[in-house]
Amino acid sequence: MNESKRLKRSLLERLVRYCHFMQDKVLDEEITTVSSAQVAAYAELDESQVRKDLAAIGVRGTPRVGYRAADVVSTIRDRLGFDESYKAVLVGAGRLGGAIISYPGFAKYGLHIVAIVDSDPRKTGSMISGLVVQPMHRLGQIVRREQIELGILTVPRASAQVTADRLIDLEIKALWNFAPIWISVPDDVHVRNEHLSVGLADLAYHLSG
Amino acid sequence: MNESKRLKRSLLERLVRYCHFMQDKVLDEEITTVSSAQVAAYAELDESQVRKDLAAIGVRGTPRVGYRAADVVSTIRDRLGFDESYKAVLVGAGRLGGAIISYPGFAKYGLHIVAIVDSDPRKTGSMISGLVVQPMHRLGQIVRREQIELGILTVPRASAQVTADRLIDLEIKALWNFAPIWISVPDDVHVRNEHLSVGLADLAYHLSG
DNA sequence: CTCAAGTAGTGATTTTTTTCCCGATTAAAG
DNA sequence: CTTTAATCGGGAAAAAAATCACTACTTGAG
Repeated sequence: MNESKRLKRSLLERLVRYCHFMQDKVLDEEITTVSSAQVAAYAELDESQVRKDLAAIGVRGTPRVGYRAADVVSTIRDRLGFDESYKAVLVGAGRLGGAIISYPGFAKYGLHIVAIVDSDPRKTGSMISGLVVQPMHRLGQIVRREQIELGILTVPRASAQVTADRLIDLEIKALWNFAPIWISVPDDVHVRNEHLSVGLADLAYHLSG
Repeated sequence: MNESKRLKRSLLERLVRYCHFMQDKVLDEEITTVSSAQVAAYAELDESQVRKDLAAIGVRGTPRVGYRAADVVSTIRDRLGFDESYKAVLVGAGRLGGAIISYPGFAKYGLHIVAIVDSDPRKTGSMISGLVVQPMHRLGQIVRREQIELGILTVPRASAQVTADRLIDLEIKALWNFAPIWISVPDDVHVRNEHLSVGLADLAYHLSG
């Protein structure tokens, strides 16, 4: 049901945050309804912003009561596609790869890392969170056999674009890049560059100001 | 000289990207000038956007030639504070902490991680990239003695806010949080939450669309 | 020396995003 | 049943961001 129109990235970020807040509320404090004002206070936004965002994804509240937290969570999850299931391959079994794969929340978003690949023969064969690190030359087989849609890049900067290109050639649908470079991709592939230097710049800027 | 007015976050992100592009150009291809069109093509933006951004930080180009890449880089670095020096403490010597500390580019942004702290006695005393992991109870001493301005949080979700509060109490200036939670801080502390779930949501959304 | 073409600079315009505001609705109290 | 207070919904206004369109400048060619 999550079609209608493309959600803007900023909206998407806010929704994720609302969702977190709601889940905390619902799970931790057993509150069933929340007002836009409460959400706004948490997310440090305007109340109207929250109401508009929720309206945009079709959540309805009731006057004098607020929104049902469970509604908000389930609608966000539905619209954002968290309840579907996606397979991913992680390329690059270094420290960063290890850290990312141990992130305790992929499944909650529908993401399943089904394979790990690394070009270093010293790493292949070892186990990382229940998966055997595969050699690079099996990437194609793996992606095709498992019908993998997402590639997670935790390779060094120098091999990031090359690896991306290879995955694109294997008709991967999306890339999540952690190498310090902006990967370029064709229009039909979605890429998210998780670039530490943006954060670094943000901090340096604020510390210097 | 980096005062005048607060740069918007979106502008900041674009500037970081310009800077990367320029550095690649200058270093790799020995090109000394670039046109706004080239930068725009790389960053997938409008040419005017690039010109406005560069004008905003005071970079001047010359008609028929473009901008001097070296100018752009040095002005961005100056305005964003990369040439100053900041001390940071990393709290949480787990996998993620290890991955982050080994990121090969902190120094380029003026950031120096001068201490690592962890609450787990099994980790204290061990070495991570040249630093001895210190026990948690020495955090205060370390922050004060070294005059640390930035705290990098790579602790588990459950201890993130507590650790943040402690650092805030030690009058830290900024926090870089990698735990999957939005840290809340007083107005005078700058926080950047590096929240993997935003990326995850972005990907799930695009894969489902 | 003049002309042509490429490029920066910038004011105007459009689009998008955010905020403001108020009427409508609901639940609870009297 | 009526009143009151809290809250949503959505239109309007304001602010911010992006894009457009044009001018002016600079270089290199003829």
